[in-house]
Amino acid sequence: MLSFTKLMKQIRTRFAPSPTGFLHVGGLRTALYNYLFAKKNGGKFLLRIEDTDQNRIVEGAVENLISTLNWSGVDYDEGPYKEGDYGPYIQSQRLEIYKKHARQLVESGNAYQCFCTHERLEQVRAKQIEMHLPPSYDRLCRSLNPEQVIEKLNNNTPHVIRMKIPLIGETIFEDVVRGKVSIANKILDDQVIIKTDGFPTYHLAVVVDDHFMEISHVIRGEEWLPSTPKHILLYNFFGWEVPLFAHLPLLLNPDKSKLSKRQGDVAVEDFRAKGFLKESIINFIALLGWHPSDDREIFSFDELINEFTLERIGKSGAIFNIEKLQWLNQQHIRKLSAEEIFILLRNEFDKEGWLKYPEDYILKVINLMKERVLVLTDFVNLCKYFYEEPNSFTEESILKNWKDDTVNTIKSFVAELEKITDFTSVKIEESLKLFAVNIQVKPGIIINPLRLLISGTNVGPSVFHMAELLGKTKVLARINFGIQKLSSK
RNA sequence: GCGCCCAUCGUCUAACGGUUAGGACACAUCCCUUUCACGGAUGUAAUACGAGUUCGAUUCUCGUUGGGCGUACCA
Repeated sequence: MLSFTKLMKQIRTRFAPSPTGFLHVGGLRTALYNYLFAKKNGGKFLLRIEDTDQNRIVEGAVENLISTLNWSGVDYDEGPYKEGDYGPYIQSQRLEIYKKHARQLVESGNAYQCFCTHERLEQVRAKQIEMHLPPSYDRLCRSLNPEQVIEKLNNNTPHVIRMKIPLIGETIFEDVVRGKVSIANKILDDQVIIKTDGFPTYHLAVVVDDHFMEISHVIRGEEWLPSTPKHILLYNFFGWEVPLFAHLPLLLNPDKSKLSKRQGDVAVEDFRAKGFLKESIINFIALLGWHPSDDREIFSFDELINEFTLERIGKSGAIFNIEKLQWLNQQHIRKLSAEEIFILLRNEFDKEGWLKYPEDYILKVINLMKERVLVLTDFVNLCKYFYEEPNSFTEESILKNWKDDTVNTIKSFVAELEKITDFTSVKIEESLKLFAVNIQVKPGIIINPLRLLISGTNVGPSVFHMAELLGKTKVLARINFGIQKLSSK
């Protein structure tokens, strides 16, 4: 058994984003699936930064990416700031490796120098489009003889290195989620693998790195499916073992296009700022394209690791539908203790100037609101009246609960309230119900305006609990203040 | 244009070739209730279309249609 386990190759997966400034929820899902698969199988999950495009470097993007990844709980075993045996994990620091292997490909006859200028390339493409031909490189430099190449090289002519794609045959591979995928080699372009600036393109870098980092499973977005044959060809050129591929369905906008910034929030940071828990974001994106073997919907991180299999990943794109995320967020908030929620909101409360209240008081407010909150920020936006005097009253509530005779009813009830020495929710409720019976009205006739006076709104927790928490002095003061304000209207 | 991929309620999805096509979100109604929320019950709602294979197709095959992705010296 032991020897059998030893024979089995270790599972190694990676998340390989290009650092463009923020972590996309689609990216987080890709990272998550890689992470879950690795953890489920006792493997390693690594982070690699694909920064081979010098025109797109964004200051601080890597740090931001890593901090958001850390926040979400998708921790990597190897990567930047966490060097393992396969580093460096930033592609711009691996340039020599790519150059060496590109050279190797040229020597073995699987790649060639191309000296064509951008201008020529554009002309070729324009002509092809005009003639309704598929735009692709016309392979002019593929037939340069060695002397011509040496001459141009000696003249320091700028050049790129291109793959020499086989002219015939087809490339076939078995995708873990999609099954057999095949493509005719003749429709493949002679892909650039080293750019004029000496940097590799994605295609070369990804193959070289995945090989040397001993990645066993390449789990990535479906947008890579059409270029996978080029990668397979590269593996073959090098004589390397091809990893297993699993191409994930895309995350979509409501209009079914690829999830993008133009149609709302896509950055994980945005959702965090809006008061979504990491638990619910993880839970939600896990379910977008993957389904457990039963009908459960609420998952903890550990439960996801236990349940996750590549076999249960779906094939079709999934619309990122925020309503379900909100529901999940509500579910996960309810699982947290008031103390845990307080820790998450401490900074926000500080900004509001609420930390002057005893922690015990704040925790009680949280407990009162926990069941009726959708996002964390509701603990701020919907709870102001626990910390500040309401000085306005929602119009809707006034219309609904403030009738002509309300003032008199409330005024006489205030007399009852004043009598209560033990100002607890139970006592207040008793008093109010008794009073209601005496004056022969339904309790709601008193309760609703009372809530309006105390909180300024018509939604929220039990008035009795609210009143107890606020205390007799404040309650009476607010009632008096409110009566004045509403009477003068 | 060409290539690849995909197709079940509005949305996320389940269903060894045999189910009254299941669950969840959302929506609606009702119950609970002082409001909101929670909770409970009920309801509306789907196999894109057309052939074929089969005793029997959501499921397998082909075609049509629709959608997505790719087609860069971007990833």
